[in-house]
Amino acid sequence: MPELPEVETMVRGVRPALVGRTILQATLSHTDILRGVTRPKLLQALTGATVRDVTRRAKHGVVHLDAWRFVLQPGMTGNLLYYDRPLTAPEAKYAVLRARLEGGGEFVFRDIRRIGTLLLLNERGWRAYDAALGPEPLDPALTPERFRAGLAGSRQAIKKALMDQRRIVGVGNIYANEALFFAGIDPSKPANRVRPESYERLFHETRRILAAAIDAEGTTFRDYRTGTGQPGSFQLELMVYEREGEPCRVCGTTLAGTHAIDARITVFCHRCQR
DNA sequence: ACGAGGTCCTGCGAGC
DNA sequence: TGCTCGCAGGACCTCG
Repeated sequence: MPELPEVETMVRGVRPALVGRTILQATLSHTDILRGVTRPKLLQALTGATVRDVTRRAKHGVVHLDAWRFVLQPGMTGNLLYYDRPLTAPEAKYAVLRARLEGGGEFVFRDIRRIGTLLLLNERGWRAYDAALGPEPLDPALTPERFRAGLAGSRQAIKKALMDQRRIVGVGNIYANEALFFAGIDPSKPANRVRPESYERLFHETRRILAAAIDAEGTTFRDYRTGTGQPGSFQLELMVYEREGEPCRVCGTTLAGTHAIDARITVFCHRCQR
């Protein structure tokens, strides 16, 4: 469930080891994670290429090469990892993409369920891809007005709109549940009926939670690890996610759970969120 | 144009 | 113990 904080953490973890490095050889264990690119084309583009930068856009890692942007979408169980030593057998088992670096070390995309995807985009493809995504919630230039404008036009449940990457990027199920709790908004409320003052709260809470989760290096329940293989710790700070049936940390009311919104587990407090 | 719902994947836990 | 089944969900697709 890598969302913005997890992908940001993974990118920060691998960036120092990758920037300026040249890929000696790349291998791919499965082709079903490729989108719009074939195995030979991807491996040819990677081999001999020098990594100019590693960044994050939405929930995706972006490896900048001279001629290409190599986009890695972790999906559910995908990890961006760097190893400065040989991989153990368990580490190598789900390593879908492996890239050996000149001078030693290895960049790995590991993905148990392979819901993740890999894309190889040229500059034009990248621009189109980037343009289809909504604004970055942590962009200092993003205003509450623009945040609200992106969401309030929808009749969808506010939680679903918040997770729609065309409206605002980076928020998935965990942080949508958490942000709506702190903003005091019923997740099932249609986005076009959420009050302006509630949007103001949601804007600030979404940013605050994402930033706090980055500080904690993400939320680890099972598969997610940082770029250096360590678990995150934000699961210790969660107010509602994975806490259905437990007491609300604010008012003590038993937290409710439902699958009614987008077939995703939604956990909320009847009393704190209206 | 928009929204609802299906699909991809495999490990894991519940239940028998 | 060993099996089946449902579930986890981000991105993308089709259908209405």
